[in-house]
Amino acid sequence: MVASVLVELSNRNVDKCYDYLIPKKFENYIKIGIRVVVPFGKQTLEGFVLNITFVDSNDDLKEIIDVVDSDVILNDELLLLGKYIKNKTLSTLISAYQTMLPKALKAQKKSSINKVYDKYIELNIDKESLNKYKFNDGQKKIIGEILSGNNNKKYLKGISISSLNTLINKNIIREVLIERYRMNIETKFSYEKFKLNEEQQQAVNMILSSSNTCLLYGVTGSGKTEVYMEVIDRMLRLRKTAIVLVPEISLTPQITDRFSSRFGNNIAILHSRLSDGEKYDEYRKIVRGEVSIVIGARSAVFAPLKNIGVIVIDEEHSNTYKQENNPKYNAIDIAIERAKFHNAKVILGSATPSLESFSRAIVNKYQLIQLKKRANAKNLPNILIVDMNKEAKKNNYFSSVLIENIRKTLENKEQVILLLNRRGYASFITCSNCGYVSKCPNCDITLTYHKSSDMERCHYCGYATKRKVICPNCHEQSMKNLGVGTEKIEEELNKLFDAKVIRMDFDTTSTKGAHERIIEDFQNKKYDILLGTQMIAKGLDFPNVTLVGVINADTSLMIPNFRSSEYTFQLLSQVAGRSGRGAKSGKVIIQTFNKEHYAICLAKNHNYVEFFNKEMKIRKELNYPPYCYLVSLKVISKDYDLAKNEGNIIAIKLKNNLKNSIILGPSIGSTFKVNNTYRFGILIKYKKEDNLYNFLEKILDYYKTNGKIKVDIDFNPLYF
DNA sequence: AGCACGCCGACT
DNA sequence: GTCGGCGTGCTC
Repeated sequence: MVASVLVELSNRNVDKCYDYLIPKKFENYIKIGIRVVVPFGKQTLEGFVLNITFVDSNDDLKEIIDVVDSDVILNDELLLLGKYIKNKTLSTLISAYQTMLPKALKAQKKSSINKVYDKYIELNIDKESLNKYKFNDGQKKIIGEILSGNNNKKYLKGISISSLNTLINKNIIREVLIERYRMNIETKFSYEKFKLNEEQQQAVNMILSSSNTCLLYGVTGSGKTEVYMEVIDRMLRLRKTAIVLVPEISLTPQITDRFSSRFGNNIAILHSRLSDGEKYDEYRKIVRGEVSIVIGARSAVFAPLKNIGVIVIDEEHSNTYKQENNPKYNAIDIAIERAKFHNAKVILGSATPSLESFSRAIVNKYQLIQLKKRANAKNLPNILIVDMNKEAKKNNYFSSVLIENIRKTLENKEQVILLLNRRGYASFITCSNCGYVSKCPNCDITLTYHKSSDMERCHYCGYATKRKVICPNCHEQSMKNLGVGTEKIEEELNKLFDAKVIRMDFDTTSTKGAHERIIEDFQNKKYDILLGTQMIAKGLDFPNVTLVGVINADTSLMIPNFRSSEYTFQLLSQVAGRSGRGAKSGKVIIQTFNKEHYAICLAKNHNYVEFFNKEMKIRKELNYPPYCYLVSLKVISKDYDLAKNEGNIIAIKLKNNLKNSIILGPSIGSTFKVNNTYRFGILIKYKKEDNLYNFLEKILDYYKTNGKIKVDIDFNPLYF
């Protein structure tokens, strides 16, 4: 017998099956989808068995060295799904399989993630035989504990070790090891039977009767989660299973609590902040069919549930569903593909759907389902826009209105959330007098200041101009590099207020459990003000928060990306939804230098549909998605000239071969130089291009043996 | 990814 | 004359 094995190396040169002879002793153990150890050149590697042929060839094939798994790791569905990912992202097949699996189950030579066991004690004789023996008090106590079910040694307190040893030596009691899962779902509160309102009930019915992907578009607080849970409940009754994807589950412990209150421990949790051991355990609960619901972040879309009935993608517009490294897949695509296999439903939920999804709903590619009312019948919070052009001279960061309101909120013993969406982006250039922002004449994209060359550059088309000093709009000499981080704001807050401030951003949440700690501490009112980046905008639910302040709404508007208006609208809508979730009504204050900007005005009015229409017009004019598809191609090398030259060559080849596409670049991107490697970006815009995948694959194959040049391709990229 | 094979520059 | 540079090609 011969096994075809895909080895662990993620390199296009070796991304194919190699045949190995199956030694007689392994014949009964080799199955398609398990891992084996094989010799590969001078190396010893792990790989997946992808095929078995029953030929008794005495060829000069090498033999399989060892078998790793007794159970199948890649079942038939996952095997197919890997090929789908490879074809859709032009990744290697092996990287597609590896990305679907927890670390413990990836094919890789040294992984030491083990199961954990607890020591239990149990009777080694019949219960009835006990009265044949005479026991002392210590021994009686031990037997009593066993009979009442307390037999996990870890939790047995106050028993005599010597008595126990005596019983073990007499063969009356034995010790056994029983596998323990590292994580257990605690049900934190009991489920209150929730009566769906008419709108929610109708949504459930529509989802159940639709054969299409459903876009559940509902304002914040309209009770989307109840709709998901009801659909899932129906599926469970049909003995089907469910996957629920959330943007970043460690940020939203509340959603797990709600699910566990209704579905108990019929749930597995998968997200990036679990340890490798925890992930392995959760994964095994799924494989063994011990749970029917999987809640998790992006990679949970690969959960190997059988008989899936529904896949929910909550906050479907979130950028976390796109994987940024290879394979660069989007969990929404995977969900739809898996749903085809299982004949399952897909529900995409959002209060601010991505333009792509909403436009698909409009042309009936998705079934549009709306929730117009808030479930608690409360109004959306009032949003106040503060024009910082008038305020800026008094104080650098806070308007007097915001200061006044923070003060009032603190006096009332209520809490404040402050947002400053400032991550490590390069500075941008704006006029401190009139609010003018430097933009690219070709792309209508904000320009980024490149300090080394003192130029303003467009990261899309390569346009560059000398750094402006005088504002072209108001002619004042007032062009400034803008950029304030959360750290500085934290300092300011401590100066201005006698309040406890907790900062939540990339820097303060790097350790395990830091997110949860901050959220819990804020929930328990250990702090008065929560200051953070966009990670505080998503899904959090603090009833005592009555004021949400956005320090600078413009930071997200300025990111050099055609989606910056969409991101800003989504972010403001989302963060506004954090205010007034309890009994008291809430207020939102947004500081901006661009108070006329439609993303800000329309967020103020909670008007998604108008925002959608306006933004679609702009996308159409500038020919951006959803009016076309994008592919980002990056040419990466340590050698600047080589990267530049090959970039030019590839761009010309693309122009010659993709006649129905627009090729932009090569241009310097926002990540132009990283670790002394240079990258030139080429952007392909197309509506229909039959030759696209073939041609791009040719390019990848052409460079696959070239150690000096790396070509990286991203389909439907979010950033480039 | 490793590792061998192979063909050109400065050196015990 | 040789050691070693890294370009090229192969791994069942």
